[in-house]
Formats: sequence, C-alpha cells, structure tokens
Amino acid sequence: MDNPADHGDEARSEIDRKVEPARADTGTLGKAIAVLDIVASADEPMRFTDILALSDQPRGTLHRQLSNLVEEGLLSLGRDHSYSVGIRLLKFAARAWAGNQFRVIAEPHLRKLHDLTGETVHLGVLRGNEVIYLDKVESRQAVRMYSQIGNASPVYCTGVGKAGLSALPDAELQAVVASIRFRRFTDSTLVTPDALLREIEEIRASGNAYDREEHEPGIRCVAAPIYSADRSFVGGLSVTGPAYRISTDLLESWAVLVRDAARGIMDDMGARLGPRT
Amino acid sequence: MDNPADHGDEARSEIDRKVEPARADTGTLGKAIAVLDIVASADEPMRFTDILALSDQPRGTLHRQLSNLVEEGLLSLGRDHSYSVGIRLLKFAARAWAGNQFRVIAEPHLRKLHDLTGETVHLGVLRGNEVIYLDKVESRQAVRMYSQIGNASPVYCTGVGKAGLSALPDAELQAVVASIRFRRFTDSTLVTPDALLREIEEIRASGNAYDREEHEPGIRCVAAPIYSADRSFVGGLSVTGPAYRISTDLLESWAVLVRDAARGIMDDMGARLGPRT
DNA sequence: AAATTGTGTTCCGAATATTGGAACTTCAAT
DNA sequence: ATTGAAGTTCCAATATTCGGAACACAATTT
Repeated sequence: MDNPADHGDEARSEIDRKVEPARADTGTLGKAIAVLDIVASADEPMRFTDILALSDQPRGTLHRQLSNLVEEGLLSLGRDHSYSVGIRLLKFAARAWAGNQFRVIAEPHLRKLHDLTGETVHLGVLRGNEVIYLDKVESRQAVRMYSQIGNASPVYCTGVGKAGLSALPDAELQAVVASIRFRRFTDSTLVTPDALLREIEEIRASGNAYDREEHEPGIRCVAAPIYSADRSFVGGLSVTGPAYRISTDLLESWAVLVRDAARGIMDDMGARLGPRT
Repeated sequence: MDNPADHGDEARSEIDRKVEPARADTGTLGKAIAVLDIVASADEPMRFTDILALSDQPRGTLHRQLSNLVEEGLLSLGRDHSYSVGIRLLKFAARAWAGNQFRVIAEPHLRKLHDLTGETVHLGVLRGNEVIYLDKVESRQAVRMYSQIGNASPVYCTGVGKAGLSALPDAELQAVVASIRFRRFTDSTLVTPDALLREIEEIRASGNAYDREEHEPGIRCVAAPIYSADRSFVGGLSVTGPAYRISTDLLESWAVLVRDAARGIMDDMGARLGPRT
C-alpha cells in the first residue's frame, strides 16, 4: 500500500537522499506502534527483557513506551510482569470491521460463492508482505468465531496472498517479494523469489491463484484478485477445503466462479466509489 | 481499572498538586490514540473538519497526527478525504482475543451455560464506563460472527455492565458512576446516578444483575460479576434472550446458573493465577 | 546469612519531535 | 473570473522524548 514512487512533485528534488526504501517517518507514534507490534506478533505474553531484545530502544525509553501503551489500554500488564495485547484494541477493531466498506460490499458475494461451492470462503487484503483476512463464510460455524478474521498470514503461501500479489504493479511486487523472509510450511511451499514470481506470471495469465497445500498440509484453495481501479487497494477472495474432499479437477472447476465473484465485487465497488470521482 | 489511589509511596508528597482526577499522562501517544478514538467512535467515516471540531488540537497538529495514524495503518484515508479505522487494528485485535487468558479460561463455562439455557451467553469486562464484550456463544451462529465481540456498550444499562459495577470497590464505583453521561435507550433505562446506585446495592445483596429491557426493547438478561481477588480486574457474564420467550420467572430461575458459572470461572482463574504468587 | 546476578523501575540533562499560527493550495460553487 | 470552504505545508518556539546511569527488588548462589 505504500507506493514508494508516489507524490511525484517536482518541488522536492533533494529531499529524497535517504534511499532507505520503505521507512516511513511516523515519529513517536511509529515507535510506540512498533513496540505494540512486537508484543502482538509473539505467540505468548512477553516479559520486559524479551521485548528489549527485539526492540532496538534503550531500557529507559522502552520502559516508558510500554508504560504509556499499558496506560492507554493497548497493552495489558500481568502481575507476573508479562505484557500482552490489550482488550481496548477489540473495540477499535470491531469498528474497523463493521465499518469497512470493502467487506460490506463483498459480503453478499462471499455468501453466494459459499452457496455454490459448499466450502469455506475467505476475503482478505494485502498489507505489506502479509495478507489480513477480513471475513469468512463457512458451513460449520459452531466452532470458533473470530478464528481466521484478523489473522495475518504470509502472502507467498496463501491463495489470497498470491492473488493479491498478481494484481500489484511490477515495482511494488518486486518490493514486496524482496521483503519476504521465506519459510517452508509444507513440502509444497514456494521458498524462493524466483519460484514465486514465476507463479505470479501464471496467475496473471489465468486470473486464478491456487494454494496446493503450501501453507497447511491437506488444505487446498482457489483464489482470485480484487483491486481498485488504481491498484491503490489490493486483496482477494478464495474457496478453501480439505484435499480429501476437493480433487484438483473440482478445484479448477471453481476457478471461474471465484473469478466471477471477484468481478462482481469490483463492479459493486466501482458503482459505489466511481460516481464520487 | 485505573485505580486513582494507587502507588501510595511516601516519597511523592508534593507532586500530586494537580487534582485533575483521572487524567493520565501518556504524552504524544495518548493524544494520537484520542484522535483514533474519535474516529472509531463515530458511526460513519469522518472528514478532516469533523474531527477538528471534536478534537481540541490546532489544524496543523491534527493534520500531522492523522497523517501518522494513516501511515501506520491505524486509520485509512478514503479518496473522498474521509477517515475510517484501519484494518491493521484487526491484526492486533485477533491477537488480543486469541491470547486473552480470561476469555480462554471462561470459554468452557460459557458453553456449558449456553447448553443449560439454550440462550445467548455473553462475556465482558469493564473499561472505564463502558463494557467491552470479549466473547459470545449463541445458537443461530449463521448470522454475523464479529457482531457483539469488541462492541463497547454503556455500563448502566447492560447486565454485564451492572454486574461489573457491583464488584467494584466503592471509591471506584463512585468515580465511574460520576463519569457516566446517562442516555435513555428505552422506557426502563436507569437515567440517574441514584437509581443506578440503588440497583447496585440490590445486585450486591443478591449476586445477580438484570437487564429488564433497559438497553433494547424486547431484550432481557441475567448477569453475574466476575473479578480477580484484588478487584483489579472486573467483568461479568450474562444470559440474554427475547422477552417473548423469556418470562421474568424463567430469567430468575437462571440466576443461580449464571452465578455458578461465574464462580467456576473465578475458581479456574484462581487456580491458574494463584500458584504464581 | 551474605553476596550476586537478573529484572524491572526511576531520574535528569541533552537531543529531538511536537506544536500551532499563518501562509499556501485545491476544488467547488457562484 | 471570484469567492469561500476544505485541506495541506512550513518553520521558529517549546515541550517531549531520549538514553545512560543509578536505584530497587527478587531470585539464586556462595
């Protein structure tokens, strides 16, 4: 989303000396959020020293940042001095979710796609080199509600992620791919930039991305990209299911349905956003 | 959660000149989050001038704060210059939810209570004069997933809210009640501090709070308080249902079930947290 | 029991980011 | 074209953050 080649004014010629690529200057706030992100990215509560090791701030500074975050309810401090993400963020997120126009517009299309396939449908957007899931429609709802929503997964081994990548302008695509730290989740995971870029080409040609058990063994999906006219916004949707139930042929037969849904969402977004031009 | 009479050191005798009660000093971060909160509390996207009117910051300052929030992904800026809450918060919230020990511990008890009553069960915590819902178990899950979770509702007209209030130490209770701006939602809504405090007394005596169509017409609930040993943490759980299906008698017959569930959760929390002393 | 190490917290001058008024730019409407 | 409203940028004054070092406190070792 951070288009590095933006703001092409001529009035600023010498400012861009710092070639340091995607480092936005958000001052004090940015540093605080970076700390928050460290805590949020951990799988379990972290203690002060753990955070100190990951953050490159001096002790005193980090301590004040953490105190402020706790005071604001963005973090919570357990009696054993462990920090975890605060529930105040739930309030913010509930608003973000309910008010998200993209999600609202997409919802009926997700339902329809679910009705047609009977399998789980996901909606997600790109954020850096992660995909964040915005919504999910599945049959056996009973289990866990939040589950996938809000989850951040890697771009390079998820259907939605690869679909999103395929919709990026080349410059951005290169930047994102360069920022990935590949990790092998299964035997099929793509673990090199080249393999990923080659697959992006295929996706651009066919209009569909596949996840062939690349993230979780036994889980397959078909996805298609969704984007705004100027590509300032990029995401995707997918149909996911267990390999034992979904043959490769069946998966491919759904490809056109997923593309149609993506097209429908983009049309609706255009109708909603277009007139405002 | 902000205990005003904390940190009773003797080393600080003259610092507390500012009697300005519950104003924490979280510096730049606090101001930024206040802006975020303004946007999050609105029902629809706000434009710059709208925010300017609610924030007491000068134009230039507010503009930078908004820009930083957007840059960090906490807000998103539409092409029509409207600000809305950013999806990056979803990632944080997903972690906050999944990692919240209280919620994890409470979950089986919520399910059991749902099985016993067949109606919707809510779990929430107090934050200031709002209650934030952490979890929900309901029968017809098919509708909307996020729905209530993360929602912030007033303390004074919800079962969980009043239950929580009843568990607060008197000093805090007074402070919270004083901060409430009462609003009439239905004919039954309590709209004065006195009426509320009187009801808190009853709740303390009986161990149960009721919402008798005080927030939404046609919706009733029974709740019970949950708190940590030192009351540093206060919340509640409730069983909610439509008035046409739930007679007052039926509601009262569930009171003991709700209390039992609350007791069970507190026991489990003690077992989990106690040994760590 | 005394010493030691590991963790977390507080303090304060120096460095830096924020502030806020005013000037500047768009864009829409008259 | 002209006006007005809305949004954006600029820069010196100021308040905040920074970060090293000293301080508490607890757990562990000698």
